[in-house]
Amino acid sequence: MKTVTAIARQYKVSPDTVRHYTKLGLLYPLRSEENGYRYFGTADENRLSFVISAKKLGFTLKEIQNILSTAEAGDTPCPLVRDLINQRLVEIKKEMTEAQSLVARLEIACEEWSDLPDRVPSGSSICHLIETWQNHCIVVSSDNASEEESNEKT
Amino acid sequence: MKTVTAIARQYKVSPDTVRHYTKLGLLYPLRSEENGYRYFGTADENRLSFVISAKKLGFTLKEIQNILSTAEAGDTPCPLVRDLINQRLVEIKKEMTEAQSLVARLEIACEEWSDLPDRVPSGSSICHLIETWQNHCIVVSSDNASEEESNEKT
DNA sequence: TATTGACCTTGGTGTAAGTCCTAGGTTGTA
DNA sequence: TACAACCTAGGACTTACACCAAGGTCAATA
Repeated sequence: MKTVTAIARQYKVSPDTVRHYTKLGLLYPLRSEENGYRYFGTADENRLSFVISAKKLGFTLKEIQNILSTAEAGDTPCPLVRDLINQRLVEIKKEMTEAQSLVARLEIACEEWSDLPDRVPSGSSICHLIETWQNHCIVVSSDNASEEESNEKT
Repeated sequence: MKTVTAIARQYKVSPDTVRHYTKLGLLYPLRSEENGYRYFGTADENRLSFVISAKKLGFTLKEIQNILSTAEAGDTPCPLVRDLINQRLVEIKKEMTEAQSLVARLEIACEEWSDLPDRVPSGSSICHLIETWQNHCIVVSSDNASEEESNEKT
């Protein structure tokens, strides 16, 4: 049975975070009758570990809450939970791909800047950073704009 | 010259976001003397485009603000900006690697669940989801806990 | 035993990056 | 002239915490 600071240290989160999760019902430690202290057992440790991982995958605490209670309600590896997770996995992969292409673009831009000599404002040019970036957006892809005000929530 | 809603639609953000960025000084549109309307030109479009990209890379608006004003102060592709960006690039790559391993673990877990028959609470087991996850954490790596309360901000 | 220092409690405020809402003014088209 | 669709400012709400403050607890030491 661990106290707030103990479990927090173990899982490398802040005590405040542990209290926060407890308040939200993600963790439910025993409470000492005497002094009101929270005491966490291994079940809570497992939950905390899962919460931390799920957060890294971009789930909100509310979603994690849902997953957890659904998963604990029935014992079975519930289809709903599987769906939730698979759905999120698809999103993450898309995000990672996007991030990769952004990283690639920025790297190219940085390289180009390192080749450029430092120089003073030239009148026509405002900022190499922005301009170089713009060029890459235009050349590499054109996903940043001009797609005719199509969807969007009316 | 575009109004708030126009530029927002074009770059697929909300009008409120555009106003927010304007308030923070990331965009500085003209203001109509008559009715107080904001009007955005191509310079603002470029900035907005850059802000959106930078945000995807995990920069905060404050950091983006810094990058932008540094970059616009001198014309040159400023070393400071390059450093900021390179620094962030390193972090992002680390995060992506971590995310990938999480995704991998979750996928394995999901596969395993799909093989398991639905079954009723068995007494000893509380939740397959959590337990399977725990097992993977133990088997695949052990970065989740038990590293002796070492560092942490004292 | 008294006193530290490190813990614990609740409750309140602050932060980022928005979203949503109110209340009212403007514009352009039918 | 009426209507939809825009615009303004300002304030409240959200998420996932962080950071106080005021006061109670606990274990070891002087």
